[in-house]
Amino acid sequence: MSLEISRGSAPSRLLSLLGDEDAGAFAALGKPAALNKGATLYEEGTPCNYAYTLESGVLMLERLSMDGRRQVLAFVYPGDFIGIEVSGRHLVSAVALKDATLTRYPISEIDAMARNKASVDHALKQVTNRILAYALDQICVLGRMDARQRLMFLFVHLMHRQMLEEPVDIDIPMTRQDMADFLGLTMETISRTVSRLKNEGLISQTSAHSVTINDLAHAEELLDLSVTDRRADEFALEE
Amino acid sequence: MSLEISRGSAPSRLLSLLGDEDAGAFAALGKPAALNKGATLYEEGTPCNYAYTLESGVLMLERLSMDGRRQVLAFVYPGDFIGIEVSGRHLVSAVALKDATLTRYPISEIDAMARNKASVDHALKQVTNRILAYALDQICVLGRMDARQRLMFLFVHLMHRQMLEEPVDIDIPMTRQDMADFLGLTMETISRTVSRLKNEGLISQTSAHSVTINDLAHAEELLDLSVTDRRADEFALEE
DNA sequence: CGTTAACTTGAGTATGTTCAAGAAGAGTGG
DNA sequence: CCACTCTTCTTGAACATACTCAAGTTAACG
Repeated sequence: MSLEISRGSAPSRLLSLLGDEDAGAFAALGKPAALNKGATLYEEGTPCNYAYTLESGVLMLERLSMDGRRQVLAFVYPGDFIGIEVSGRHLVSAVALKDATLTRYPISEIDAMARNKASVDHALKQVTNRILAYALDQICVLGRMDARQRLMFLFVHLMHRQMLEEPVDIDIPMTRQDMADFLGLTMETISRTVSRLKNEGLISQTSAHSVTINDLAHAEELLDLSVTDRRADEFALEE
Repeated sequence: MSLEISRGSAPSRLLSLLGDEDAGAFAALGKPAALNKGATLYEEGTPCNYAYTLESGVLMLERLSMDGRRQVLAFVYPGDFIGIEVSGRHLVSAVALKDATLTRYPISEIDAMARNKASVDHALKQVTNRILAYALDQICVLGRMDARQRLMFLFVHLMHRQMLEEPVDIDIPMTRQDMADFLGLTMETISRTVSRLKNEGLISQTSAHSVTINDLAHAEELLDLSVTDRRADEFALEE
């Protein structure tokens, strides 16, 4: 297996996948919008009429359950394109972690543009594919990693999302509870594990919401469990 | 949150999403293929040149790690359409759980057909969306459920995949290890938890590879943690 | 500066893992 | 068809990791 984050791959940014001309035409469909910290942009299960590009701030994609538990599925950073669903209904809820500004695009106009411009249609498919790749990574994290690995996964992930290459301070915009609900752990375990990583020298911490990964290579080694050899396609297949 | 499986929704079947005419044209692109039990159809990271419809048998989508651990991402049943990737590389490996027969379609021809027929293009998008919905469900299962719930999730899931409505015997084509690697548990925990579910009367067991869910409503109650009220779209949004 | 929410740490507990042995099935060859 | 073998499954006992409950500390915000 390979984790996308460890490849430093580009996130789900639509506009960066489009050429200048397409990006301009696409941007012309959008209208500015804003969301206060803690407010909900859309809820799981509701009809989806608009898609969005995040301009500033941070969002969180989540699912809530009746018993009060929550699963955080992703953190959304500026440039990310969210909210488009083939099914017509949102699969998750989107909540602002910080005050946010967005650009809002009507789905109907996006669809119309995709029908006319193959390049736009393809870019939208790439975004969906990237989201799926992230989801598969998260399944592997939740299915096979211990608390220490999960936390390092989050830190490396955040580092890439913030487009930081050097070992500089990573800003952690979410609460311990948010991290816990993302990683399938409890708040207390997050807190304890951060302390442990600090004691082990893997990370340095200037505040509860800022860490530095001291040895990135070692950190990625902890996470990157990928099988290295990639063999030829389509073998073992009889016809 | 809501689990797709608990809604009894249709799986990722391409041909059933197409009209008769499109389905016929699409099927004309395919060539029969076969795969022996245990054989690999394609591997994660390899270029993806073909997509497939499973005709008979069962496949497993998985990721392997160097340390020998494995994450099973999905079980594939007849009718399922797999192997298409926008990125051009397979995100997961596909392995036969039982002897299988498939229909193989060249990606290039699928793409060409999708460009000409909007209905085919849309059906492909629906398949991708369904796969994403499944992945999100699995994240919630791995992030928030205990062993008992995870196992019931798998059983209800398998029941739906086998299109069984009545409380009849569910065939379990995979080993305990496969189940464990799918649910993020160990083989021993699977075994113990099955015994426990049997003692509790939730399931009946005729063999190690066949179970019956005694009270489906109760089983789904155990899993369906969804927030029931669906509110209006796009609120709390300032412009 | 005071109040509240968020974070950290501790002690005890629980769920699931590990290691190990034995039982049940599936497949093979006589 | 039965005996043999090998794999898979089940169960037990000890252990580990993460959880729960609880107290105390730090940080954020008015």
